[in-house]
Amino acid sequence: MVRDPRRLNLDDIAEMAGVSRSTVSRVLNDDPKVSDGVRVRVRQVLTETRFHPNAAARSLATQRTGIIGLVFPRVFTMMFTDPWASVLIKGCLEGGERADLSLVHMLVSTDDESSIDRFFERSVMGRHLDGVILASHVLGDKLVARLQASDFPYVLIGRDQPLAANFVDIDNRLAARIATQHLIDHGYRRLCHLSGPPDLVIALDRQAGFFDAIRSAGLDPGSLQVECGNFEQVTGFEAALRLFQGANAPDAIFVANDAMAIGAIQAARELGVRVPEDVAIVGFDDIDMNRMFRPHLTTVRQPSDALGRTAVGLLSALIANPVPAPAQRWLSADLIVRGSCGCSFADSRIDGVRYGPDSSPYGSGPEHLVAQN
Amino acid sequence: MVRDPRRLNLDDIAEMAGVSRSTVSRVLNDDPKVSDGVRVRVRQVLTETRFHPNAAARSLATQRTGIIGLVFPRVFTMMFTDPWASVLIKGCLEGGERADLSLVHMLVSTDDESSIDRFFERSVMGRHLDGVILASHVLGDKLVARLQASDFPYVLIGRDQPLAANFVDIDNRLAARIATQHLIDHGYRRLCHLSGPPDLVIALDRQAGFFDAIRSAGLDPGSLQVECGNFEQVTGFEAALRLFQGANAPDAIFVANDAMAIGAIQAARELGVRVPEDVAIVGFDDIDMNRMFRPHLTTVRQPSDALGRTAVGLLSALIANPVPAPAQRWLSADLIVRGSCGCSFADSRIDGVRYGPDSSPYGSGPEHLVAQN
DNA sequence: CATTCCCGTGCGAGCGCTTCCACCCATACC
DNA sequence: GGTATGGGTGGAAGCGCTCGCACGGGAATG
Repeated sequence: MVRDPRRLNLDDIAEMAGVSRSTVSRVLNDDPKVSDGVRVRVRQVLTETRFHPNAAARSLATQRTGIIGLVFPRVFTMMFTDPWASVLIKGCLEGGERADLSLVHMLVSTDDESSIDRFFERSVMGRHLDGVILASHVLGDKLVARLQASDFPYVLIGRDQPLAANFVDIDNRLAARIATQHLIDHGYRRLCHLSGPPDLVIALDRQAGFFDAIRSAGLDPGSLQVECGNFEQVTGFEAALRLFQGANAPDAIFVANDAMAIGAIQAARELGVRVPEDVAIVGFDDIDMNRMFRPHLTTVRQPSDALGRTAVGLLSALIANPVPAPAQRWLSADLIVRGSCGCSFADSRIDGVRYGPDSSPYGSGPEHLVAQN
Repeated sequence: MVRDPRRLNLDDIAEMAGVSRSTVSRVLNDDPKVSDGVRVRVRQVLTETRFHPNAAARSLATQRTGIIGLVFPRVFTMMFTDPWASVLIKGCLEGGERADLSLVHMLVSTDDESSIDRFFERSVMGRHLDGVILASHVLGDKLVARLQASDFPYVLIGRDQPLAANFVDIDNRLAARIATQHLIDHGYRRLCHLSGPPDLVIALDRQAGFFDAIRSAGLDPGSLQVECGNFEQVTGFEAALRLFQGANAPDAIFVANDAMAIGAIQAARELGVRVPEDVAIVGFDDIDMNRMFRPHLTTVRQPSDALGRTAVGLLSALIANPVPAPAQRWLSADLIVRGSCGCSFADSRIDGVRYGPDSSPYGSGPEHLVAQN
């Protein structure tokens, strides 16, 4: 490809400013060893000409693109229907600002094997990205495996099963346990759990936490129903219909995310089941939409934005300085007590029980549990 | 930056295959003038080594990145709370597959002036992108102006006001008119409109269409209330509360998008106002979530995925072959009649009135209105 | 005044790929 | 046999930037 003379390059600027290409480059990169006089002159030419350096050339020379990928493998089943993701993305963007990384949001669907391949080859092997953040990956995700196998910088949002990867997460199991315990403390005994897709670690962890609480209360885990949804509101709706219409209707449900919890509340309404009088409901995530539904949802608040910020920060550090050992960060979460669990101060919005390494009534979570933003 | 010897390049492959770098390049680019024998040999080395060409170097040489940006200026106020956007993105992705363009989803918030600047400079001026698709831009959007001023390929999703830009859109005004007319045909007279943000062209167009219908029915536009939301569900909820509790409660509302329409239905429920008996509601978009709410929403179905596909296709054409004249595509939309408008076949899902250049009862829309996918 | 030091600048060699151009060697044709 | 033809290949010049290195000259030092 021959060069387009209308498009300026460093040499043009250098000539106009009466300096060498190197000097212009230094000015562009804020190299301190440029004298003030020269810097001012070059800057002036730069603004006058509205010059901006060619990203490809820069990347080629530096072996850096300044771009990281944000991958939602199950984008269309989760990302847009589960508003939790939007807060996460916001956090990632903030992290990107801090680390001066552009955030590129590659949409990749795990369902489509070939699109993953293309993404991996083009963007990762082709070094189009400096690193990748992978959110909501599924168990045994191919992309995770390939990332781990390569020496490419990545961070997962949400731990993976063998705990050997780089990730940022909250202790879902502990949080679920506390939420369930809250229901048990209310005196409910016909508990039930509305879980997420069984191929997601977070769903499994939350379910495990549910049973932790059940067992520690001396209840019989075998007698309790567990229904599965896919984290979308409508599946919460449908699963709840099944539960309410079943033989052994629950008096309390711990739902694995808010979107489904809202669906469950809808279903209750549809059937004339009162919340929390007939059934108490506790969710997970604390999405914004909650305020639109009555009674207000008692839920576990995830620090989603901090999760995103931390992930990008960690990734940025890994890009700058790769370390072999898994890099992991645990953040803490809060139980927000509102009306849907049956608490007497129903419909008032209070920040509730905080748990974490130092305040948890159940002892600390993973040893390396640390609050961060 | 010195080269990393572990990372292969074309020369390495060339040496291994016993050919020249040029030939390897030709094989990579499917150049037909490589003999079959050589092609096979090179391909073999390529797969054995899992080689993938460096994207930056390739871009530098070709002046193409194969990447287009998808920009949602008001991403956090619209994109995630308004599920319509997800379908749009899906369409864009499909278009990207067809045109062999990677879709990069840059999140840019119009509210933040400096982030736009950074985006524009880094990605557009720095030629990091081959083109840009701008969705849901606001009136007088700075980014639109800058794109028009530069010779950078772009396509808007949603027309802009002076009609001078490249865009893909439906005729919002006509569709809104038909939807409103449907309410008038039902006999409602205390109509009211729940509009979107007044700085969005689509909101203005839909509002204009509403008044078109009002006027052509001989009703007094001055007596009708218009409330504004921001397209988020919760603002529909709040605006509807105001309407229902006001002095002159409406018997029918045309809402500028489904998310707000759902909010309005929630509000009605909250106040014991029955839909459609006490108030009829018609929305716009036909988002998936509708099926979760009773009564089912009568609404205008946007061909959002086709909009996305068409936009990417058009952009791709513009990149390959820039034309000075504005490139524009009009798609058609359908009114989907369900229960919320008061139709007797309430709660049954029927595809309803179709309108377009040839079937509209109101004459054709813009002359160049064409159905496309 | 000679020597050292260091700051600021320019030179030039890459980074990894594409592509024009020249070249070579079969094959075809006179 | 000589000459045109043309498909396949290699050489090499870019694309626009960064950065190690060399160098010049002014300030500081003995």
